[in-house]
Amino acid sequence: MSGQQSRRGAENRLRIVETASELFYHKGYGRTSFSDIAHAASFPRGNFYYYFKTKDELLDEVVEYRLQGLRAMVSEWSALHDDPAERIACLADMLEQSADDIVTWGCPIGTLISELGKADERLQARARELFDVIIDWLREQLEALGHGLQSDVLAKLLVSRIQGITTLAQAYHDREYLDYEIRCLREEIRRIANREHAHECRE
Amino acid sequence: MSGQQSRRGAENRLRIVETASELFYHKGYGRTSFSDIAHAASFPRGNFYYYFKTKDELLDEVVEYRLQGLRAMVSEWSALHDDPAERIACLADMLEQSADDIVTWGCPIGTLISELGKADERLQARARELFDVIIDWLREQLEALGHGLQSDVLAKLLVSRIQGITTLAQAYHDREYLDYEIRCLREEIRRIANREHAHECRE
DNA sequence: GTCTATAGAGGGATAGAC
DNA sequence: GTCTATCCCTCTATAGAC
Repeated sequence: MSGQQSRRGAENRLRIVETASELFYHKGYGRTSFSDIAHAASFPRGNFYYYFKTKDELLDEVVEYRLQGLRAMVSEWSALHDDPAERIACLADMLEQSADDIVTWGCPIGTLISELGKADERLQARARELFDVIIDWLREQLEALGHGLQSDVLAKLLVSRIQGITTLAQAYHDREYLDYEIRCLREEIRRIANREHAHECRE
Repeated sequence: MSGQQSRRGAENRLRIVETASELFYHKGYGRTSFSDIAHAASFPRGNFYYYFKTKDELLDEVVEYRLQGLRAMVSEWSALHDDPAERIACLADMLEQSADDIVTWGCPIGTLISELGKADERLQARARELFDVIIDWLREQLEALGHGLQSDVLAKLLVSRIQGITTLAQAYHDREYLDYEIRCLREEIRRIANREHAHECRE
């Protein structure tokens, strides 16, 4: 095979990354060992080090993998609707679809960034890019809605609302609470789109 | 000395718990080792096991210690003001005072619960009591403001807002963002107190 | 009650056979 | 490229001297 890695090698690499991504979500980065990943992906432990020199490098690749998924997701939302308000509402749809996971393991992005915040500054900075993708995309939609300079604040407000909701939903494993708050979030998105939402505050 | 433990012993026990509580906040529970605690409190490692049989038991005591602190805090707020709205605003004062810590390590309660959510169901349930203290106290204040059945939803809304804000503030180490959102939070508290805040949503 | 020494398990990482 | 064997370190926890 030409290139730096054979097709088989690339497949294995992807399988490791996908398995690691899921385990990092369910167990956390620090508590997920190579043994866990090797067992879940059913291949020998030492095999890794052909693909990744360190665990940190694996995390980098997991973040890259998730970044690609996120970027594809927001692109799809942009393609699906012309109205920015409807696009933003896709975020609520997504929460609804992953509600069971959220109640069990929390937000896959928020919990990772939170964990890495206490472990390694460099790794957290990397994972933070995941937030950036969502916030940047939201800002674009809000600018299209005519929110101008408020767009950045409002984008962060929406992400912050979601973080708060998912944190409590996970803490209490409360699906009903999550469902209710997602409905509230939809209302808030509608209000923001209609410029009925006040989030400015006196300096 | 009479009782189950001498005064000296009780002092040591407290010093361990205080040191552990701080390290759990800064480094996380899983990443804090007995060596870390022993070093920070400057006493030999093996010494612990006279006081605590396991690390989980230590966490239990740390949670108990923090619960006492939290309960004392909300009691003080209740004693300080007669107006429930002013009492609730104390929460914003507290965030302001601990802003530097929040930007560095996040919310001490939220990050602990989030971490334990991926580690141990039992330990998370214990730590969740920390949320309960705040939510229960907020609900009482909101009931006093006449919010009736909405009090529970609004109490959780406030805690959720704080979780979202602290998560983003920590992720971006952004003190300006945190200061801004605390000001917004004050406005929201004011609006809630004046019944101007709509959080109901259609079922 | 206090401290040392160490067991025992599991982690990340490496060397080298195939 | 793939897999085994193993090193070394750190962690929790224990045994037992003082």
